[in-house]
Amino acid sequence: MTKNEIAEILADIGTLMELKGENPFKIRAYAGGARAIEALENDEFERLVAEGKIDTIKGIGEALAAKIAELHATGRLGFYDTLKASIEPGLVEMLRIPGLGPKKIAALHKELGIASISALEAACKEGRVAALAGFGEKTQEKLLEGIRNREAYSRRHLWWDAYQVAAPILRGLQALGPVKRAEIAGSLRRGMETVGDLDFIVAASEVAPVMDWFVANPGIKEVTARGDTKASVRFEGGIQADLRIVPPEQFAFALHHFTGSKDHNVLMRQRALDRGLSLSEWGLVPAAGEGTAKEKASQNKGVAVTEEAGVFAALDLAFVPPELREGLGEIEAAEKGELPKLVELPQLKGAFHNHTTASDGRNTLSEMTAAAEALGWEYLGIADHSKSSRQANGLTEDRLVKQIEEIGALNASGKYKTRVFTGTECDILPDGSLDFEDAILAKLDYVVVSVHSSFSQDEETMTRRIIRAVENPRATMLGHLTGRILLEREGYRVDASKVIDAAIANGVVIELNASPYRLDMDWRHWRRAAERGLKCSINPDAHSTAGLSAVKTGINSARKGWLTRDDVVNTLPLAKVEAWLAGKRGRR
DNA sequence: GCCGTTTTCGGCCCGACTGTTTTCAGTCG
Repeated sequence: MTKNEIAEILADIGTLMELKGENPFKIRAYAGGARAIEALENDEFERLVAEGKIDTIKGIGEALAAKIAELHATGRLGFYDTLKASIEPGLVEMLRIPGLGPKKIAALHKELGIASISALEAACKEGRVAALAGFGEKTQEKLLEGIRNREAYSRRHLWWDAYQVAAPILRGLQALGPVKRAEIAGSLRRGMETVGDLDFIVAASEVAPVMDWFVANPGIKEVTARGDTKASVRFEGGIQADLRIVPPEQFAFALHHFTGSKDHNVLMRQRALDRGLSLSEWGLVPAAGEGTAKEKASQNKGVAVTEEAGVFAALDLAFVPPELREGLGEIEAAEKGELPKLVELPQLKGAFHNHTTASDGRNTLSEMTAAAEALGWEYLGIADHSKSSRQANGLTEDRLVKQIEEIGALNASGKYKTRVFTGTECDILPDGSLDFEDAILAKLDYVVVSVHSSFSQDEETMTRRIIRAVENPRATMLGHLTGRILLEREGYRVDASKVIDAAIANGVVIELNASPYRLDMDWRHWRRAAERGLKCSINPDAHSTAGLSAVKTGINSARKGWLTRDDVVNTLPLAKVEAWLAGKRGRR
């Protein structure tokens, strides 16, 4: 059994134990154990299990190590099977309804025999839930509403979509009179590829007018909470937004706390405790003595800071950019002063992998070039689909040759300052060969190779197929490693480590496909891969002029992958890119 | 169930908000 399958089972055990009302700390140990092994590289995990040293990982003790070993060796776990058999599957599903936790689910099950969402819905409609001790009319209504909207509510949202909702609200908050400071926190600020809900942190002299403005935003379907310091709303389409208003002296702590991630915050709090301090959204206060953190903070017993950097400095750490706050080694790096200088959007000088109307793009070569020029880009790579991608109007050899001539003429005309490179997004055929003959590929400045067919090949076949393409001397870079579509479709099965090794060995770049729907290769692979020498190209995969700005989401993921300017080939100025591509062509 | 160089036992984050209570439990983040 693989690492990820094992992590899933450990997390599942945590959920099942929750429903059984087990010791919450035991539950947390399973959830923590699942996260701990998820964070390991595949080969690292395999090595530790083989050597019987998996319990050297923090969060894995004797009991979890034994269960992991059993799952790894046999693919089964008696403990899990027994536990699973003891709980009706419908109860797990009920956890996804907002307002329903393990205790209420247990009560519904025990008192009314409810063991599924449909049974719960029926009981609510008959008024039997409201009659239960601890429940009431409002709870019953909320549950019905939650059941009706459970798909929209439980869904995550693409970073890009969430950003479109959040940006105008942030601007609006910052423009309000009583608002001193306002920021977005949460997974949106950390640049995660998908976002659950929106978090706004505000420092203000007055609370009521800010709350009033917030809950009156257009597109709000429901105000789910409104207190003295916090309000929650739900937008059409299901995304939820929380507003928290804090005193100015608390702002930096609240921003840090609600930016997360949870794992990062746990490590930061632990570090504070090691120094006799307690860190929370309230402040950084002495851990010893009577009173809560909130009381100590309000009595000015804590460390005073105005910026997040001050929070880190107080714990002898360099400022950790939000994108790195995933509890994956950023604290150690900040302690040693070894945080990377992360790549930034203005450092991009151009982009490869863009489409035009020649295949399935919506804008012409000329329009795309004009748009690239408007972005200040020194170069633009065109990589329309190859002939086998008929669904995408892929180019035949003749049409590709014609496009090469067209691009040559455009460059020669001097119409745009942006230089256009000739390329193709060449299909990797099911056997790993390329969709165009060598003689055609030799005419191009560069070649992106991508999989667009036979997604269901098994992992070994797919891995071999992609590696064969990467070993082709004509390949410049590999397109979307897994072909995933976020929130819609899993990627095809492929061994990322092996492909990364092959790319490094052959001097082939792997793209970070920056389409908000893809963000593929995933940021979780990049740090290790770049350390081993892999270069990245942040490719918008633009199918329109507007699509070029997708590089913004690509930058988010690149930063989450600890990438610096030097790791990303499209930060190179034009002359260096020309030299790099010429060098590659010369060797093949 | 995990952790630990003040601990091998006794901790493990805790406050806001809601709805049901009549002083608090459950959920959420």
